[in-house]
Amino acid sequence: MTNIKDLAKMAGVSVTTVSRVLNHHPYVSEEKKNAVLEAVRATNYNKNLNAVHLSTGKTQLMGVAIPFSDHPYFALLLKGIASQALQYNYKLVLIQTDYSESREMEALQMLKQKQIDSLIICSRTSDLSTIQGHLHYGSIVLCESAEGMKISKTFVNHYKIFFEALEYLYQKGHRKIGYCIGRRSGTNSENRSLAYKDFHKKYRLPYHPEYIIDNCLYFEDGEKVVNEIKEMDSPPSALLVTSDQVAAGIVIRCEQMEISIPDEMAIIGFDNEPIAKMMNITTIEIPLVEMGRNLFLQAMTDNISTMELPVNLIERGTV
Amino acid sequence: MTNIKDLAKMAGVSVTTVSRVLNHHPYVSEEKKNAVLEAVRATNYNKNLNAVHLSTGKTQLMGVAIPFSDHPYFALLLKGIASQALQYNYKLVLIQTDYSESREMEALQMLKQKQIDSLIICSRTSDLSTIQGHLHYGSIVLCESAEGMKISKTFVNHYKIFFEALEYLYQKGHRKIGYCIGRRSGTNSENRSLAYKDFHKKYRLPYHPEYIIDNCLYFEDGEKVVNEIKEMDSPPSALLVTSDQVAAGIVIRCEQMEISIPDEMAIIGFDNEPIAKMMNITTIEIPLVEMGRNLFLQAMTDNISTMELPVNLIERGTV
DNA sequence: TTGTATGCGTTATCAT
DNA sequence: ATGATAACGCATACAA
Repeated sequence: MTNIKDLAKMAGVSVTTVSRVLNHHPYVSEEKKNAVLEAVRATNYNKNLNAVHLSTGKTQLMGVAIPFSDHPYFALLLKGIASQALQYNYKLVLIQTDYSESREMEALQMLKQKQIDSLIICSRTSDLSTIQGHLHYGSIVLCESAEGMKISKTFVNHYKIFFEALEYLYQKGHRKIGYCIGRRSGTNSENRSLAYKDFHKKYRLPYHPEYIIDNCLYFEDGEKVVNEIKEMDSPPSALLVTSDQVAAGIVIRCEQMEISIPDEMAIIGFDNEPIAKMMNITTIEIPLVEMGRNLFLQAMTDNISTMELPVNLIERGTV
Repeated sequence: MTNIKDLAKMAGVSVTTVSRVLNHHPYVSEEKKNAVLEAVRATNYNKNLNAVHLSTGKTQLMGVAIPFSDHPYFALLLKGIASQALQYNYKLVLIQTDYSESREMEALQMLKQKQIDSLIICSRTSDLSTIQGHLHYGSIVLCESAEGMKISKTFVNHYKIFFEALEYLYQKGHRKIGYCIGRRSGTNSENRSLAYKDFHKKYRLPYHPEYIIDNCLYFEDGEKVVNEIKEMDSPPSALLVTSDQVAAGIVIRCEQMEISIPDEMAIIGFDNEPIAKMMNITTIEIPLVEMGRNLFLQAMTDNISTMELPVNLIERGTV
């Protein structure tokens, strides 16, 4: 494998000059420049980026810690991140966490070990203080409100969204409202749970723990949800579903079971994925791709910033 | 940032000994070992992986060139790859190609520049010969048959699958069969196109170019497909749909338009995604996760191997 | 405009 | 069992 020293020898110049040519620096004569380029061509030379990284202390690599990528929520987030990465000539290192704290620690470890310049944590599991302790190794960006913490973040206000959606259903006459969620832990889930409780307090409604159905991630989980509700003595009349995928699955399953929507069961989905439009599902639009883009930009700088993105209720046929 | 030299000084040993301790090499006394470990603890030391990579010539990084990750086909492939990466302590670098050749060349470039040890190309755009020319920079694995080429690959026989599916529909009495596909170019698409033509030749059926509908990737594309077919004077009576997502979208749209399935329109999907099971869609099961796992394993070795995976027609209610 | 010399932080070779 | 020293390949401060 040829290196700049070889090139220098071949072109009859110093390694510095070679480096200058390779990095498009000024102050190098046409003549020598051509000699170097000729040597590059002749040897089919390639930089060893590991050497560059060691020397510069940077890798042009950004870590993305994500529970899994085969769900539209994270896939769309990733899409936004990737679009910016492309533009800024950054590569992404995918760190699948499966919501495991140790995997997330590995991501932080990579930052410490200078394998990545910065890190986006799409769904945090470890302590905020732990993360903050790693901040001087490189910039870290979160996807949640992380109140009071001096960490960059882009997020939507899940508490507010959930509360407003519940009130919307209340205004439509619903008094028995349930919700479907991916998992119970995690900041976003806890905020939603809180909103759900506060809503019931505010309107003095009875709180049914069985109205909360977790492990709802994919289209096919809609089947499980409807089956579960069918078994209830006093089923909810409306459902907040934190993924349009699941909402669509519920709608389909309801059709199969001849449960009329929205009369017998009202549905509000989340994210405004294309499937929601096609199936005419009322949903709350969350700008996931834009969030991803912003997460990337925040990870690029060392400045700490906070960005809350607005959401939008899209009224369609399932409420 | 402390380095092994500092540690050596602190522990009163040589850098070699420090390195030995850090890499769990034998031949180091308990005493010195503890001294080193104590220094590590005291300084909160972390390896600089870039230095390791430069010195060893390896990065423990595998590149995954993928058109986009927000589609179940690639997401499932990625899932399989990621599961093995986790097990073998490899990290994945995501290279979104958007089917662009230049982006794919960038991936090859990364291999040349030693940023990644190996590369999985999930959907090739560049020349096979170009790829082969990069083989000595690191192992490269493809996801297509790549006949006669000395490159590792894991694939399913799309020609055979398509042909058999068409014959299956033929046996069921269908004479006007169309198909939906993501894009027209690409090895897999060309193989399918060839099978489609050969099928028509074999059974002396008229060839309708308008029965081939491209740009079918997502659930919502099903709407477009049905609308297009509705416009035809002589629409097909059966459809081969190269993604269960799209197949599901078509089924839903047909319900909306009151087109009866399978009587007026028969559907065969691909991949056997969970959505196909839930919606009782006849489909061809492709073991995507297993493919991903195998792709990873092939990329780990320098040996060239070929693996063709079997597929499976799952008869359900849409034919 | 060009070159020399040094640093980046490891690993590996070869003595001892 | 331990250590000195040479790679690894590039960037860059400084000198000229």
